[in-house]
Amino acid sequence: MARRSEHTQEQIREMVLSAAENIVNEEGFSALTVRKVALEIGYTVGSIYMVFTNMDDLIMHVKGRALDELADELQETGDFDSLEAHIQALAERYLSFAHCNFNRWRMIFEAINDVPVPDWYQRKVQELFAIVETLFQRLRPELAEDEANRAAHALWSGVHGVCVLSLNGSLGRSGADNARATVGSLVQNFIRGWKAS
Amino acid sequence: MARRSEHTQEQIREMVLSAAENIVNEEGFSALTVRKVALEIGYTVGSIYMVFTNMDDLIMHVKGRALDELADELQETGDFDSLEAHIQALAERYLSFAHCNFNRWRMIFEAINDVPVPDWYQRKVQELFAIVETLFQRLRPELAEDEANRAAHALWSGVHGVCVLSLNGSLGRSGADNARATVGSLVQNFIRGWKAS
DNA sequence: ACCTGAACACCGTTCAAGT
DNA sequence: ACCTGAACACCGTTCAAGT
Repeated sequence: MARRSEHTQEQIREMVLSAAENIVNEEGFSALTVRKVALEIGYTVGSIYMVFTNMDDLIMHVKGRALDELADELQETGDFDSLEAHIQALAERYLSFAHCNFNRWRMIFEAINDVPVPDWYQRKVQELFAIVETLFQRLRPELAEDEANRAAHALWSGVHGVCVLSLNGSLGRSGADNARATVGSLVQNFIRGWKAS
Repeated sequence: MARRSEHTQEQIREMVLSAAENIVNEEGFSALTVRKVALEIGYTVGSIYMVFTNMDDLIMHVKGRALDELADELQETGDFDSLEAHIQALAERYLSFAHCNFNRWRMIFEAINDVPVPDWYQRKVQELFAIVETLFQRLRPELAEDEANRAAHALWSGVHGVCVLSLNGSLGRSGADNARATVGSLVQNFIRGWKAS
């Protein structure tokens, strides 16, 4: 036993992460266990602890990667006639990401280890909010940055809330179609109200 | 052993529920185990399965009770000058409930068993939404019920989203104070926008 | 009939021991 | 130095056995 450097630590780390992502995607967060990951990559349980300090650490990194994917997708969103249309498109993309990557997206908010959130993770979250914040600042440049940021935060939390309750099943109803319309209503009415404030 | 009817099944059920609530309140959802509940009520693990079919069933009932408490608190909200003020007050109460009963409120949305949601639970959720829906119907009686309901759903999901991201820690920032202002902004701007639509 | 508690099949985590 | 795999302290769930 004790196979000798068939893979570098870096490679094993990558294998672990990608196996974990597959498991979450296909079977949900609750199916993610060290033993299953080990089996999938052809190593034993102990090896996972060479490259991650524990399960919480692994989870945090799977979540971090999901945030990166989400950020990439939001930043891909091209130019638009108006800022409103741009914000609307971002909200739709967010919903679409949550819909297409349901299990992984869900995990971001459900896997709450009581462990303190690491700095590098906090920064990823802030980057995401920043995307919307700058648009709100440009929407009403005469306002203080703080006020625009609060509005961005309010609306984006709102969009998130619609996604949560629409895709959860723990809500009342609807699939992705209804959710799209609901998100649209939230964004449109909030922006109209905010511009008139 | 095999103590003979010191308590009725109904009493044991109540003891289990209330012990479970205490554990969640004090130590969080992840600390809720059959063994801990059994210890707390002075029975053994097996007994819990006399009054609940399994852990998921117990969880569902703890969640159901939390929904009841929340509904009571929202319905207590008295009369107001305007419908807007009433909706605003409801949103603040919702935030306050989430803040004061953080662990139990969190559990409602984090404890997602892949088991299908029972009918009685769905109904409780619907009752909650109904509270806001009727207010929106009265705010613009000329609209179809469906449209008012969609708006209510959009805003309330939004309010929920602010609570989630504000109290989570997985967000970026803020405690309950900031959240109050953010909820206020969301409600005010959305309603203004919706009335002008 | 009510309740126990051992048994089963799982967890995450550790660490002496092998190569 | 890298990796194993048995061991430990936990889970939820079941069910023969005791009163």
